[in-house]
Amino acid sequence: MSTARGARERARIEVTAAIKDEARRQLAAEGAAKLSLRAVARELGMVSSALYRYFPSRDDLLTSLIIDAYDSVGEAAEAAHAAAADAGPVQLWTNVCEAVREWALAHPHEYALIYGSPVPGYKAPDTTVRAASRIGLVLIGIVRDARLGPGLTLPALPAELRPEAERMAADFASDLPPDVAPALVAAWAQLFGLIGFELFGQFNRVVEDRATFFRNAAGQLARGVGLT
Amino acid sequence: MSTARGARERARIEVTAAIKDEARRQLAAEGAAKLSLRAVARELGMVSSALYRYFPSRDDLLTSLIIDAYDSVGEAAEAAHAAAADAGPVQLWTNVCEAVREWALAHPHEYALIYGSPVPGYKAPDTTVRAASRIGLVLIGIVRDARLGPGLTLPALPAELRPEAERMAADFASDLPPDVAPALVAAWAQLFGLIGFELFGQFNRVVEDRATFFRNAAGQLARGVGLT
DNA sequence: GTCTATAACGAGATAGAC
DNA sequence: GTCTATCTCGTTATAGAC
Repeated sequence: MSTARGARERARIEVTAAIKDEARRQLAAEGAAKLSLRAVARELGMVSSALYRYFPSRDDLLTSLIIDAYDSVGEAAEAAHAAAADAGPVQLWTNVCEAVREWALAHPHEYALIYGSPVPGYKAPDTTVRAASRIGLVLIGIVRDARLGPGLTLPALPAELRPEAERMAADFASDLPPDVAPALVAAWAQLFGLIGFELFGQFNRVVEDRATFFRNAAGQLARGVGLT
Repeated sequence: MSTARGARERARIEVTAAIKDEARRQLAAEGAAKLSLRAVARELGMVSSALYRYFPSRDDLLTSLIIDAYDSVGEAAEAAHAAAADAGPVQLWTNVCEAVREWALAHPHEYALIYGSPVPGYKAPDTTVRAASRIGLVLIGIVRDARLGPGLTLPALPAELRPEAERMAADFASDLPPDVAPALVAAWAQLFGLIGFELFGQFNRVVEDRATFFRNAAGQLARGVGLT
Protein backbone atom coordinates (compact mmCIF):
# COMPACT_ATOMS: atom_id res chain seq x y z
CA MET A 1 0.00 0.00 0.00
CA SER A 2 2.76 2.44 0.81
CA THR A 3 4.42 1.65 -2.54
CA ALA A 4 1.13 2.13 -4.32
CA ARG A 5 0.70 5.43 -2.60
CA GLY A 6 4.30 6.32 -3.55
CA ALA A 7 3.59 5.54 -7.18
CA ARG A 8 0.43 7.58 -7.07
CA GLU A 9 2.31 10.48 -5.55
CA ARG A 10 4.92 10.25 -8.27
CA ALA A 11 2.30 10.16 -11.01
CA ARG A 12 0.58 13.15 -9.50
CA ILE A 13 3.82 15.11 -9.45
CA GLU A 14 4.54 14.18 -13.04
CA VAL A 15 1.12 15.18 -14.31
CA THR A 16 1.24 18.43 -12.34
CA ALA A 17 4.57 19.24 -13.95
CA ALA A 18 3.22 18.42 -17.41
CA ILE A 19 0.25 20.71 -16.86
CA LYS A 20 2.49 23.57 -15.80
CA ASP A 21 4.84 23.00 -18.72
CA GLU A 22 1.98 23.14 -21.18
CA ALA A 23 0.52 26.19 -19.43
CA ARG A 24 3.88 27.94 -19.74
CA ARG A 25 3.89 27.12 -23.44
CA GLN A 26 0.51 28.80 -23.80
CA LEU A 27 1.69 31.73 -21.74
CA ALA A 28 4.39 32.28 -24.32
CA ALA A 29 2.08 31.88 -27.28
CA GLU A 30 -1.07 33.72 -26.20
CA GLY A 31 -0.31 35.58 -23.01
CA ALA A 32 -1.58 35.07 -19.49
CA ALA A 33 -4.94 36.69 -20.21
CA LYS A 34 -5.88 33.88 -22.59
CA LEU A 35 -4.56 31.01 -20.52
CA SER A 36 -7.33 28.42 -20.65
CA LEU A 37 -7.62 25.19 -18.69
CA ARG A 38 -9.44 23.61 -21.61
CA ALA A 39 -6.68 24.32 -24.08
CA VAL A 40 -4.10 22.94 -21.68
CA ALA A 41 -6.15 19.79 -21.24
CA ARG A 42 -6.65 19.35 -24.96
CA GLU A 43 -2.95 19.65 -25.65
CA LEU A 44 -2.22 17.01 -23.01
CA GLY A 45 -4.89 14.64 -24.35
CA MET A 46 -6.88 15.01 -21.17
CA VAL A 47 -10.37 16.22 -20.63
CA SER A 48 -10.78 19.59 -19.00
CA SER A 49 -12.60 18.29 -15.95
CA ALA A 50 -9.62 16.06 -15.15
CA LEU A 51 -7.43 19.12 -14.63
CA TYR A 52 -9.51 20.19 -11.70
CA ARG A 53 -8.04 17.29 -9.75
CA TYR A 54 -4.71 19.09 -9.95
CA PHE A 55 -5.70 22.75 -9.90
CA PRO A 56 -9.03 23.82 -8.45
CA SER A 57 -9.31 26.75 -10.86
CA ARG A 58 -7.58 28.63 -13.62
CA ASP A 59 -6.49 31.21 -11.09
CA ASP A 60 -4.82 28.55 -8.96
CA LEU A 61 -2.87 27.36 -11.98
CA LEU A 62 -1.86 30.97 -12.64
CA THR A 63 -0.82 31.42 -9.02
CA SER A 64 1.31 28.31 -9.21
CA LEU A 65 3.04 29.58 -12.36
CA ILE A 66 3.63 32.95 -10.72
CA ILE A 67 5.18 31.43 -7.62
CA ASP A 68 7.37 29.18 -9.75
CA ALA A 69 8.56 32.19 -11.75
CA TYR A 70 9.37 34.23 -8.64
CA ASP A 71 11.20 31.26 -7.16
CA SER A 72 13.12 30.69 -10.38
CA VAL A 73 14.39 34.25 -10.68
CA GLY A 74 14.92 34.42 -6.91
CA GLU A 75 17.10 31.33 -7.03
CA ALA A 76 19.09 32.82 -9.89
CA ALA A 77 19.73 35.93 -7.80
CA GLU A 78 20.67 33.92 -4.72
CA ALA A 79 23.00 31.72 -6.74
CA ALA A 80 24.76 34.76 -8.20
CA HIS A 81 25.12 36.14 -4.70
CA ALA A 82 26.56 32.91 -3.34
CA ALA A 83 28.92 32.46 -6.27
CA ALA A 84 30.60 35.84 -5.69
CA ALA A 85 30.47 36.03 -1.91
CA ASP A 86 34.05 37.20 -1.70
CA ALA A 87 33.75 40.00 -4.28
CA GLY A 88 33.34 43.66 -3.35
CA PRO A 89 29.86 44.97 -2.63
CA VAL A 90 29.47 46.81 -5.95
CA GLN A 91 30.61 43.75 -7.89
CA LEU A 92 28.31 41.56 -5.84
CA TRP A 93 25.35 43.85 -6.46
CA THR A 94 26.15 44.06 -10.17
CA ASN A 95 26.42 40.29 -10.48
CA VAL A 96 23.04 39.78 -8.84
CA CYS A 97 21.46 42.38 -11.15
CA GLU A 98 23.00 40.71 -14.17
CA ALA A 99 21.71 37.32 -13.05
CA VAL A 100 18.19 38.75 -12.82
CA ARG A 101 18.54 40.32 -16.26
CA GLU A 102 19.79 37.08 -17.76
CA TRP A 103 16.96 35.13 -16.25
CA ALA A 104 14.54 37.68 -17.70
CA LEU A 105 16.06 37.45 -21.17
CA ALA A 106 15.87 33.66 -20.98
CA HIS A 107 12.28 33.63 -19.66
CA PRO A 108 10.58 36.71 -21.13
CA HIS A 109 7.03 35.42 -20.79
CA GLU A 110 7.45 34.40 -17.20
CA TYR A 111 9.03 37.77 -16.55
CA ALA A 112 5.99 39.46 -18.10
CA LEU A 113 3.77 37.29 -15.90
CA ILE A 114 5.31 38.51 -12.66
CA TYR A 115 6.62 41.99 -13.48
CA GLY A 116 4.43 43.00 -16.42
CA SER A 117 0.85 44.17 -16.63
CA PRO A 118 -1.53 42.57 -14.16
CA VAL A 119 -3.69 39.79 -15.59
CA PRO A 120 -7.25 41.17 -15.93
CA GLY A 121 -9.56 39.64 -13.39
CA TYR A 122 -6.77 37.91 -11.47
CA LYS A 123 -5.95 38.86 -7.91
CA ALA A 124 -2.68 37.47 -6.58
CA PRO A 125 -3.17 35.75 -3.21
CA ASP A 126 -0.87 36.27 -0.24
CA THR A 127 0.87 32.98 -0.97
CA THR A 128 2.91 34.68 -3.68
CA VAL A 129 4.49 37.18 -1.30
CA ARG A 130 7.29 35.03 0.04
CA ALA A 131 8.60 33.98 -3.36
CA ALA A 132 8.21 37.53 -4.66
CA SER A 133 10.42 38.98 -1.96
CA ARG A 134 13.46 36.76 -2.52
CA ILE A 135 15.28 39.19 -4.82
CA GLY A 136 14.66 42.07 -2.47
CA LEU A 137 16.07 40.05 0.39
CA VAL A 138 19.25 39.35 -1.57
CA LEU A 139 19.71 43.06 -2.24
CA ILE A 140 19.08 43.90 1.41
CA GLY A 141 21.65 41.30 2.38
CA ILE A 142 24.31 42.85 0.17
CA VAL A 143 23.83 46.26 1.76
CA ARG A 144 23.70 44.77 5.26
CA ASP A 145 26.94 42.86 4.79
CA ALA A 146 28.67 45.83 3.18
CA ARG A 147 27.83 47.96 6.14
CA LEU A 148 29.91 45.74 8.36
CA GLY A 149 32.82 46.58 6.08
CA PRO A 150 33.85 49.96 4.67
CA GLY A 151 30.66 51.72 5.76
CA LEU A 152 27.99 53.47 3.77
CA THR A 153 27.93 57.02 2.52
CA LEU A 154 24.54 58.34 1.56
CA PRO A 155 23.04 61.75 0.90
CA ALA A 156 21.10 63.03 3.90
CA LEU A 157 17.53 61.79 4.18
CA PRO A 158 14.98 64.61 3.71
CA ALA A 159 12.80 65.16 6.76
CA GLU A 160 9.58 64.42 4.87
CA LEU A 161 10.86 60.94 4.08
CA ARG A 162 12.01 59.99 7.56
CA PRO A 163 8.75 58.48 8.87
CA GLU A 164 8.41 56.29 5.77
CA ALA A 165 12.07 55.30 5.98
CA GLU A 166 11.69 54.22 9.58
CA ARG A 167 8.56 52.26 8.85
CA MET A 168 10.33 50.50 5.96
CA ALA A 169 13.33 49.60 8.07
CA ALA A 170 11.10 48.31 10.86
CA ASP A 171 8.98 46.26 8.45
CA PHE A 172 11.52 44.43 6.37
CA ALA A 173 15.08 45.70 6.92
CA SER A 174 15.40 45.84 10.68
CA ASP A 175 19.16 45.28 10.53
CA LEU A 176 19.69 48.32 8.28
CA PRO A 177 19.83 52.00 9.18
CA PRO A 178 16.56 53.68 8.14
CA ASP A 179 18.44 56.16 5.97
CA VAL A 180 19.23 53.53 3.36
CA ALA A 181 15.82 51.86 3.15
CA PRO A 182 14.13 54.22 0.64
CA ALA A 183 17.17 54.29 -1.61
CA LEU A 184 17.28 50.52 -1.57
CA VAL A 185 13.61 50.13 -2.42
CA ALA A 186 14.00 52.69 -5.20
CA ALA A 187 17.03 50.89 -6.63
CA TRP A 188 15.11 47.61 -6.52
CA ALA A 189 12.27 49.12 -8.54
CA GLN A 190 14.65 50.90 -10.91
CA LEU A 191 16.45 47.65 -11.65
CA PHE A 192 13.23 46.29 -13.10
CA GLY A 193 12.72 49.47 -15.06
CA LEU A 194 15.99 48.77 -16.85
CA ILE A 195 15.14 45.12 -17.46
CA GLY A 196 11.54 45.76 -18.47
CA PHE A 197 12.50 48.46 -20.97
CA GLU A 198 14.98 46.13 -22.63
CA LEU A 199 12.60 43.19 -22.67
CA PHE A 200 9.49 45.04 -23.78
CA GLY A 201 11.11 46.88 -26.65
CA GLN A 202 11.54 50.42 -25.32
CA PHE A 203 15.28 50.20 -25.91
CA ASN A 204 14.86 49.51 -29.63
CA ARG A 205 16.77 52.17 -31.53
CA VAL A 206 17.96 53.57 -28.19
CA VAL A 207 20.37 51.11 -26.58
CA GLU A 208 22.54 48.89 -28.77
CA ASP A 209 25.21 47.38 -26.51
CA ARG A 210 22.74 46.39 -23.89
CA ALA A 211 24.93 44.16 -21.74
CA THR A 212 27.51 46.90 -21.28
CA PHE A 213 24.86 49.53 -20.74
CA PHE A 214 23.12 47.40 -18.13
CA ARG A 215 26.29 46.50 -16.25
CA ASN A 216 27.13 50.17 -15.85
CA ALA A 217 23.62 51.17 -14.88
CA ALA A 218 23.56 48.41 -12.27
CA GLY A 219 26.85 49.66 -10.86
CA GLN A 220 25.36 53.15 -10.59
CA LEU A 221 22.40 51.69 -8.70
CA ALA A 222 24.85 50.08 -6.27
CA ARG A 223 26.53 53.40 -5.66
CA GLY A 224 23.09 54.98 -5.21
CA VAL A 225 22.48 52.79 -2.16
CA GLY A 226 25.85 53.72 -0.73
CA LEU A 227 27.94 50.75 -1.82
CA THR A 228 31.55 51.25 -2.73
CA MET B 1 -20.31 70.93 -51.36
CA SER B 2 -17.59 72.06 -49.03
CA THR B 3 -20.12 72.13 -46.17
CA ALA B 4 -21.26 68.62 -47.02
CA ARG B 5 -17.69 67.49 -46.94
CA GLY B 6 -17.28 69.29 -43.62
CA ALA B 7 -20.25 67.47 -42.17
CA ARG B 8 -18.95 64.14 -43.32
CA GLU B 9 -15.57 64.91 -41.89
CA ARG B 10 -17.13 65.85 -38.59
CA ALA B 11 -19.20 62.68 -38.49
CA ARG B 12 -16.16 60.61 -39.28
CA ILE B 13 -14.18 62.22 -36.49
CA GLU B 14 -17.02 61.67 -34.05
CA VAL B 15 -17.47 58.00 -34.92
CA THR B 16 -13.73 57.43 -34.78
CA ALA B 17 -13.63 58.95 -31.31
CA ALA B 18 -16.57 56.84 -30.17
CA ILE B 19 -14.85 53.68 -31.39
CA LYS B 20 -11.68 54.54 -29.52
CA ASP B 21 -13.58 55.45 -26.36
CA GLU B 22 -15.37 52.14 -26.36
CA ALA B 23 -12.13 50.31 -27.15
CA ARG B 24 -10.51 52.01 -24.16
CA ARG B 25 -13.39 50.87 -21.99
CA GLN B 26 -12.75 47.30 -23.09
CA LEU B 27 -9.06 47.72 -22.52
CA ALA B 28 -9.81 48.53 -18.90
CA ALA B 29 -12.24 45.68 -18.47
CA GLU B 30 -10.57 42.80 -20.30
CA GLY B 31 -7.07 43.86 -21.22
CA ALA B 32 -5.51 44.55 -24.58
CA ALA B 33 -5.15 40.88 -25.45
CA LYS B 34 -8.92 40.48 -25.54
CA LEU B 35 -9.77 43.71 -27.34
CA SER B 36 -12.34 42.68 -29.92
CA LEU B 37 -13.61 44.64 -32.90
CA ARG B 38 -16.91 42.81 -32.78
CA ALA B 39 -17.52 43.68 -29.15
CA VAL B 40 -16.71 47.32 -29.83
CA ALA B 41 -19.11 47.37 -32.75
CA ARG B 42 -21.84 45.61 -30.77
CA GLU B 43 -21.55 48.11 -27.93
CA LEU B 44 -21.85 50.99 -30.38
CA GLY B 45 -24.85 49.49 -32.16
CA MET B 46 -22.86 49.06 -35.34
CA VAL B 47 -22.06 46.01 -37.35
CA SER B 48 -18.50 44.78 -37.16
CA SER B 49 -17.74 45.23 -40.85
CA ALA B 50 -18.61 48.91 -40.57
CA LEU B 51 -15.62 49.44 -38.28
CA TYR B 52 -13.33 48.65 -41.17
CA ARG B 53 -14.19 52.01 -42.69
CA TYR B 54 -12.40 53.57 -39.71
CA PHE B 55 -9.69 51.08 -38.86
CA PRO B 56 -8.37 48.65 -41.46
CA SER B 57 -7.75 45.98 -38.83
CA ARG B 58 -7.83 45.25 -35.15
CA ASP B 59 -4.11 45.92 -34.94
CA ASP B 60 -4.58 49.36 -36.46
CA LEU B 61 -7.11 50.19 -33.77
CA LEU B 62 -4.62 49.03 -31.15
CA THR B 63 -1.90 51.12 -32.76
CA SER B 64 -4.13 54.15 -32.65
CA LEU B 65 -4.84 53.62 -28.95
CA ILE B 66 -1.13 53.22 -28.28
CA ILE B 67 -0.23 56.43 -30.09
CA ASP B 68 -2.99 58.29 -28.26
CA ALA B 69 -1.68 57.04 -24.92
CA TYR B 70 1.92 58.03 -25.69
CA ASP B 71 0.73 61.44 -26.84
CA SER B 72 -1.40 61.87 -23.75
CA VAL B 73 1.38 61.12 -21.28
CA GLY B 74 3.86 63.02 -23.45
CA GLU B 75 1.67 66.12 -23.37
CA ALA B 76 1.38 65.81 -19.59
CA ALA B 77 5.17 65.76 -19.34
CA GLU B 78 5.58 68.70 -21.71
CA ALA B 79 2.94 70.70 -19.84
CA ALA B 80 4.68 70.11 -16.53
CA HIS B 81 7.93 71.21 -18.11
CA ALA B 82 6.40 74.36 -19.54
CA ALA B 83 4.59 75.21 -16.30
CA ALA B 84 7.83 75.24 -14.27
CA ALA B 85 10.23 76.61 -16.86
CA ASP B 86 11.78 79.00 -14.34
CA ALA B 87 12.39 76.42 -11.62
CA GLY B 88 15.76 74.82 -10.94
CA PRO B 89 16.76 71.76 -12.97
CA VAL B 90 16.15 69.26 -10.18
CA GLN B 91 12.74 70.74 -9.45
CA LEU B 92 11.93 70.76 -13.15
CA TRP B 93 12.95 67.13 -13.55
CA THR B 94 10.99 66.13 -10.45
CA ASN B 95 7.89 67.94 -11.66
CA VAL B 96 8.01 66.18 -15.01
CA CYS B 97 8.45 62.80 -13.32
CA GLU B 98 5.53 63.52 -11.02
CA ALA B 99 3.37 64.50 -13.97
CA VAL B 100 4.14 61.19 -15.65
CA ARG B 101 3.35 59.31 -12.45
CA GLU B 102 0.08 61.14 -12.01
CA TRP B 103 -0.91 60.43 -15.58
CA ALA B 104 -0.12 56.75 -14.97
CA LEU B 105 -2.19 56.62 -11.79
CA ALA B 106 -5.08 58.27 -13.63
CA HIS B 107 -4.79 56.02 -16.70
CA PRO B 108 -3.53 52.65 -15.43
CA HIS B 109 -4.82 50.62 -18.33
CA GLU B 110 -3.38 52.89 -20.96
CA TYR B 111 -0.13 52.87 -19.02
CA ALA B 112 -0.16 49.07 -19.10
CA LEU B 113 -0.84 49.23 -22.83
CA ILE B 114 2.29 51.22 -23.60
CA TYR B 115 4.70 50.34 -20.80
CA GLY B 116 3.44 46.93 -19.69
CA SER B 117 3.72 43.49 -21.22
CA PRO B 118 3.63 43.39 -25.02
CA VAL B 119 0.29 42.39 -26.52
CA PRO B 120 0.66 38.80 -27.83
CA GLY B 121 0.72 38.71 -31.60
CA TYR B 122 0.91 42.48 -31.95
CA LYS B 123 3.93 44.16 -33.46
CA ALA B 124 4.09 47.92 -32.97
CA PRO B 125 4.71 49.72 -36.28
CA ASP B 126 7.23 52.52 -36.68
CA THR B 127 4.45 55.09 -36.54
CA THR B 128 4.42 54.79 -32.74
CA VAL B 129 8.02 55.88 -32.37
CA ARG B 130 7.55 59.63 -32.49
CA ALA B 131 4.82 59.73 -29.85
CA ALA B 132 6.75 57.26 -27.71
CA SER B 133 9.83 59.47 -27.61
CA ARG B 134 8.16 62.65 -26.33
CA ILE B 135 8.92 62.02 -22.67
CA GLY B 136 12.52 61.19 -23.43
CA LEU B 137 12.85 64.42 -25.36
CA VAL B 138 11.54 66.42 -22.42
CA LEU B 139 14.11 64.82 -20.13
CA ILE B 140 16.89 65.47 -22.64
CA GLY B 141 15.76 69.09 -22.84
CA ILE B 142 16.01 69.56 -19.09
CA VAL B 143 19.60 68.29 -19.03
CA ARG B 144 20.51 70.32 -22.12
CA ASP B 145 19.16 73.54 -20.66
CA ALA B 146 20.75 72.90 -17.27
CA ARG B 147 24.11 72.49 -18.91
CA LEU B 148 23.98 76.08 -20.07
CA GLY B 149 23.69 77.03 -16.41
CA PRO B 150 25.63 75.67 -13.42
CA GLY B 151 27.27 72.85 -15.37
CA LEU B 152 27.07 69.11 -14.90
CA THR B 153 29.08 66.92 -12.58
CA LEU B 154 29.06 63.26 -13.44
CA PRO B 155 31.16 60.23 -12.49
CA ALA B 156 33.72 59.41 -15.16
CA LEU B 157 32.42 57.29 -18.03
CA PRO B 158 34.01 53.81 -18.06
CA ALA B 159 35.99 53.10 -21.23
CA GLU B 160 33.84 50.13 -22.17
CA LEU B 161 30.78 52.37 -22.32
CA ARG B 162 32.31 55.17 -24.40
CA PRO B 163 31.44 53.82 -27.88
CA GLU B 164 27.82 53.27 -26.89
CA ALA B 165 27.67 56.69 -25.23
CA GLU B 166 28.93 58.38 -28.37
CA ARG B 167 26.50 56.51 -30.56
CA MET B 168 23.63 57.49 -28.26
CA ALA B 169 24.60 61.14 -28.26
CA ALA B 170 24.95 61.14 -32.05
CA ASP B 171 21.60 59.39 -32.55
CA PHE B 172 19.26 61.36 -30.33
CA ALA B 173 21.07 63.80 -28.05
CA SER B 174 23.48 65.57 -30.36
CA ASP B 175 23.47 68.70 -28.22
CA LEU B 176 24.58 66.81 -25.12
CA PRO B 177 28.05 65.62 -24.10
CA PRO B 178 28.31 61.85 -24.68
CA ASP B 179 29.18 61.29 -21.01
CA VAL B 180 25.67 62.03 -19.87
CA ALA B 181 23.76 60.02 -22.47
CA PRO B 182 23.88 56.58 -20.81
CA ALA B 183 22.99 57.99 -17.40
CA LEU B 184 20.07 59.82 -18.94
CA VAL B 185 18.74 56.75 -20.72
CA ALA B 186 19.13 54.73 -17.54
CA ALA B 187 17.27 57.34 -15.49
CA TRP B 188 14.50 57.36 -18.09
CA ALA B 189 14.08 53.59 -17.79
CA GLN B 190 14.37 53.67 -14.01
CA LEU B 191 11.62 56.26 -13.77
CA PHE B 192 9.24 53.73 -15.29
CA GLY B 193 10.49 51.07 -12.93
CA LEU B 194 9.31 53.21 -10.05
CA ILE B 195 5.95 53.95 -11.66
CA GLY B 196 5.35 50.41 -12.87
CA PHE B 197 6.10 48.89 -9.47
CA GLU B 198 3.62 51.22 -7.80
CA LEU B 199 0.95 50.67 -10.44
CA PHE B 200 1.33 46.91 -10.79
CA GLY B 201 1.26 46.16 -7.10
CA GLN B 202 4.90 45.43 -6.27
CA PHE B 203 4.87 48.23 -3.70
CA ASN B 204 2.04 46.67 -1.72
CA ARG B 205 3.26 46.15 1.84
CA VAL B 206 6.52 47.85 0.86
CA VAL B 207 5.89 51.54 0.19
CA GLU B 208 3.12 53.35 2.04
CA ASP B 209 3.65 57.07 1.49
CA ARG B 210 4.10 56.68 -2.23
CA ALA B 211 3.95 60.32 -3.27
CA THR B 212 6.73 61.29 -0.88
CA PHE B 213 8.75 58.23 -1.75
CA PHE B 214 8.41 58.92 -5.46
CA ARG B 215 9.28 62.59 -5.22
CA ASN B 216 12.51 61.76 -3.45
CA ALA B 217 13.40 58.94 -5.80
CA ALA B 218 12.80 61.26 -8.77
CA GLY B 219 15.09 63.85 -7.21
CA GLN B 220 17.78 61.19 -6.85
CA LEU B 221 17.37 60.34 -10.52
CA ALA B 222 17.89 64.00 -11.36
CA ARG B 223 21.12 64.07 -9.37
CA GLY B 224 22.15 60.84 -11.10
CA VAL B 225 22.18 62.63 -14.46
CA GLY B 226 24.25 65.45 -13.00
CA LEU B 227 21.53 67.99 -12.26
CA THR B 228 21.87 70.24 -9.25
C1' DG C 1 -17.46 58.56 -53.13
C1' DT C 2 -18.77 57.28 -48.40
C1' DC C 3 -20.99 54.68 -45.52
C1' DT C 4 -23.76 50.68 -43.44
C1' DA C 5 -25.82 46.11 -43.64
C1' DT C 6 -26.08 41.22 -44.92
C1' DA C 7 -23.88 37.13 -45.29
C1' DA C 8 -20.37 34.16 -45.14
C1' DC C 9 -15.48 31.93 -44.26
C1' DG C 10 -12.60 29.26 -41.11
C1' DA C 11 -11.00 28.92 -36.73
C1' DG C 12 -11.63 28.53 -32.05
C1' DA C 13 -14.18 28.49 -27.47
C1' DT C 14 -18.08 26.92 -24.59
C1' DA C 15 -22.22 24.64 -22.37
C1' DG C 16 -24.82 20.89 -21.76
C1' DA C 17 -26.87 16.55 -22.99
C1' DC C 18 -25.63 12.05 -23.16
C1' DG D 1 -15.31 11.18 -20.79
C1' DT D 2 -17.48 12.27 -25.39
C1' DC D 3 -20.19 14.79 -28.74
C1' DT D 4 -22.77 18.24 -30.53
C1' DA D 5 -25.05 22.49 -31.00
C1' DT D 6 -24.16 27.08 -30.39
C1' DC D 7 -21.47 30.76 -29.33
C1' DT D 8 -17.26 33.96 -30.30
C1' DC D 9 -13.65 35.96 -33.23
C1' DG D 10 -11.23 38.73 -37.47
C1' DT D 11 -11.90 39.39 -41.87
C1' DT D 12 -13.80 39.70 -46.61
C1' DA D 13 -17.24 40.00 -50.54
C1' DT D 14 -21.22 42.12 -51.96
C1' DA D 15 -25.20 44.96 -52.36
C1' DG D 16 -27.56 49.00 -51.63
C1' DA D 17 -28.60 53.88 -49.18
C1' DC D 18 -27.21 58.53 -49.15
